Amino acid sequence: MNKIRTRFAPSPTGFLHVGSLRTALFAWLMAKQNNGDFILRIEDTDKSREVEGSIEHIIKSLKALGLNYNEGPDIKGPYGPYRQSDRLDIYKEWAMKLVDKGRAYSEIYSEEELQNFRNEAKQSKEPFLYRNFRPKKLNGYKEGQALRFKSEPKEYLYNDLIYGDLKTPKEAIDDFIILKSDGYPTYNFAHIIDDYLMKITHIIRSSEFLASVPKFLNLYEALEIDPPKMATAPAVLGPDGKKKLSKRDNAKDILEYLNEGYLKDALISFMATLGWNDGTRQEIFSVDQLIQKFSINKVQRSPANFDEKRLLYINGYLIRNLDLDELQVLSKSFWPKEAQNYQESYQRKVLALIQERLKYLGEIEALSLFFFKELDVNKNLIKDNNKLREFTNEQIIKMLEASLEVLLESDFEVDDLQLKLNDLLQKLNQKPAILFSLIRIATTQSPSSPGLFETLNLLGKDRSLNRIKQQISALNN
RNA sequence: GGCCCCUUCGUCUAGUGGUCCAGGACACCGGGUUCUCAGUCCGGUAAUCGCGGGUUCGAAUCCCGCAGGGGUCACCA
Repeated sequence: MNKIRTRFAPSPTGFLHVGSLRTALFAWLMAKQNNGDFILRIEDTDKSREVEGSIEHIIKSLKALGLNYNEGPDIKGPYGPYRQSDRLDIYKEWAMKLVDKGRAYSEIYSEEELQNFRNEAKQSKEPFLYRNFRPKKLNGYKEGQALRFKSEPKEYLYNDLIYGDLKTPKEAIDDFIILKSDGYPTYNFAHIIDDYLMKITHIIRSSEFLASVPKFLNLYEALEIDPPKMATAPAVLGPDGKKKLSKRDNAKDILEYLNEGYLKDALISFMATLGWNDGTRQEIFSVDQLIQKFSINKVQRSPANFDEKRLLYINGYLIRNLDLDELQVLSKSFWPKEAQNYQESYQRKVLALIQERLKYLGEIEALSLFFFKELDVNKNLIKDNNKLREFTNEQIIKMLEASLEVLLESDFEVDDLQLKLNDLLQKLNQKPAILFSLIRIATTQSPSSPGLFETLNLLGKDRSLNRIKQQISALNN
């Protein structure tokens, strides 16, 4: 049995989004679970669409997600080169085989003429087929002219790993360009040669290619190549469910998610379950579980909407379940800059308090800033609090002064803070929602925080008392 | 327009003739957790399974038709 080899073959036209990466993930999982190889191939046959820096960006994205490939443009391998623009001679050689066999011919029409043919067909509501306009005699290959494949129309019955058995009519088959006039191959031609030479066993690609498969099958036959197994994944639709996720409208660069503090495991679990599940009630999968459980034929045939809320949920869930050690490692680049003045052990304590509140790591800064930085008093916080705004300034100040007095005598251990502040509650005959909110605002300049006692404990006695004093003096002015 | 594909709660989905007047998760709503936010626990709203015909004792599940959506028909991939 041959080793399973799958590939991801993006063209360098920009960044990678969830939709394209999902296809890569499926291919990667398939390779991994069969101990096979996963190959990265860059399909840069359209120079005009190429975006500077894309290849590096694509590689960075794959690596960031852990979708490591065994062969690729930057690491080489036995079947390289892995960039199509470096393989031009190979395509030419294979194209000539077709010419020699009488299965390819040079384009004889100008662009305008072709456009006219299409327009006429459109007007008469007939499908336009190049094969009806072939040159009478095959004319060989002419440098500087496009080379077109001479098809042999027929019906096909083939199997798609996701869509099942598919039947296509003759009309789906037509002549098409395999080499452009600039000497570069088209996707339609190059990918077939490359997959063959690179010994790809399974092609996983998205559904915009489904309609072209019969043409590919025809070409495989002419080339006398056995086609690999094919799996067509449905498109991922944007949140509105109307059109597919695309760079143009709504899709976000995967690296952007990573930069905002989405975990790679969250992105992977999310992408995998966008159109796939294992038939059980499990909703979130680790990478290892996916490698074990994923199966291409359980992938949904209908397109799935991209729902960022579900991604956010998965991310929060995984963050909560992280070891504090792991979380601390992952958090490194997300601290407010003032945090660098504090020891890692202190950062760790902060992290422990905010961990279960984090939905993505980018929230660390906002949730932790007051632990590291002295903030100006914001009087609006009291006004904005439904309950506190009922009190007069004098009453507020009195409460703060009473708190100050009590806290002065505390050793600031959590238990003691709890005890003393609960006593104060009774003495003032006040509700926790009022007194504790007030102390929270004074000490954090924030409407919410982790538990008050834990927060005060971590802030320490000096800072807590000073902040309350500062709040009082601000209110006195 | 031709050809092809798709259609279960708002969203991701389970479901392959009976245990489904449809289950789970996200989202949303309500309640508990004797402080806020988050979390967590409990509960709730939500799909007559696109529509219409069949087949069958019985259909989300099989068949036919229709509709809607999507893809494709490039010297783009």
